[in-house]
Amino acid sequence: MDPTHIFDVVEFRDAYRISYLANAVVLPGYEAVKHQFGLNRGEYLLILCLAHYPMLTAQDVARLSRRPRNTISRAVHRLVDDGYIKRAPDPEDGRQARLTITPAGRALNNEIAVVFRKRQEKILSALTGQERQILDVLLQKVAVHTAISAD
Amino acid sequence: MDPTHIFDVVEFRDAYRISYLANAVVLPGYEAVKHQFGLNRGEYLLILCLAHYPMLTAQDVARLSRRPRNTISRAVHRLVDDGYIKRAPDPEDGRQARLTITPAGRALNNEIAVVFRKRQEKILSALTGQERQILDVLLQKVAVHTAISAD
DNA sequence: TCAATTTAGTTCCACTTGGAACTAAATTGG
DNA sequence: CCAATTTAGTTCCAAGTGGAACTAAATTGA
Repeated sequence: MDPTHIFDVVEFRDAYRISYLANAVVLPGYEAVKHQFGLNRGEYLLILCLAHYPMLTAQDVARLSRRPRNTISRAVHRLVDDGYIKRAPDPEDGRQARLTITPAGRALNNEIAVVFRKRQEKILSALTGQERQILDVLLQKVAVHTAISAD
Repeated sequence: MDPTHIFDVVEFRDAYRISYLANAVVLPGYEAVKHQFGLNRGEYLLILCLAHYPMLTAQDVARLSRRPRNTISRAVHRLVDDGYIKRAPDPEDGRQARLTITPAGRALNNEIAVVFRKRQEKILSALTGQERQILDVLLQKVAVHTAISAD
């Protein structure tokens, strides 16, 4: 049984491969993060988002990470308790709160990023430097287009 | 807040984009399948695998789809009951069973494939025909390399 | 040849997940 | 200016998930 055969014959080749790669690379990464750092997926995604924007609301994080708001809500409380993020009421809008990452949170993000970078390296090692550049450009186009188009 | 900013600055750009695209395209597809056809993710993946190989064991499906064996086990029983797949004892190895798709299962797979093909079209519409060909080649390389390299 | 190990598949259970309903605050429009 | 609607965030709960332990069958090796 050739495990790569389905890549050639599945009805939606590219979407299948993207999903396969995400399963093979990112999901085991979340497992590793859970074991090494005690963070579940929502918690890590919250850290990751806050590490790359100066300030976000929980709603922003939900949209960025495409996760339901309740999982973000839980993650916020957990990470505030643990000192990785800060939560301040928004003086201009009483509904929302301003979330920022703390130095401890940023340090944690840097540690975890190593895990995912290693996994990325492993799969991209199939490509030459030039091919990697091209893939990078194409994925950027597709990802940006997906992010800005309404569902 | 620019939702695409993180694509440029995250520590593992390509893996992040791949994961983002999988979340944006495939996971909502599973949701649609659950609502329209009443199949959960493991059940659909089982159908999908069996639609592209003449015969597989549950273990084969677990490896192909990178899902834990117990979810496949549950899916097998459910889909046998529903008449979408067939399960026959292997005369040469009493531990395993031979799984095959039925005509009803194949018809269901064709219906569901339309859902995912549409979603794939939507995201790939950001690229020209030539770019799509290149992306296809590069994703194939990376996916095959990932599939054949031991974890 | 038979004890020890490996492999396929299942069951159990603790945890995660995410939809839906809810509260509270802001905005809209008549 | 206030009733109706929208939006941010939370809580509740039913369902899904996947690790671990288990049974049974096959393989390995002394």
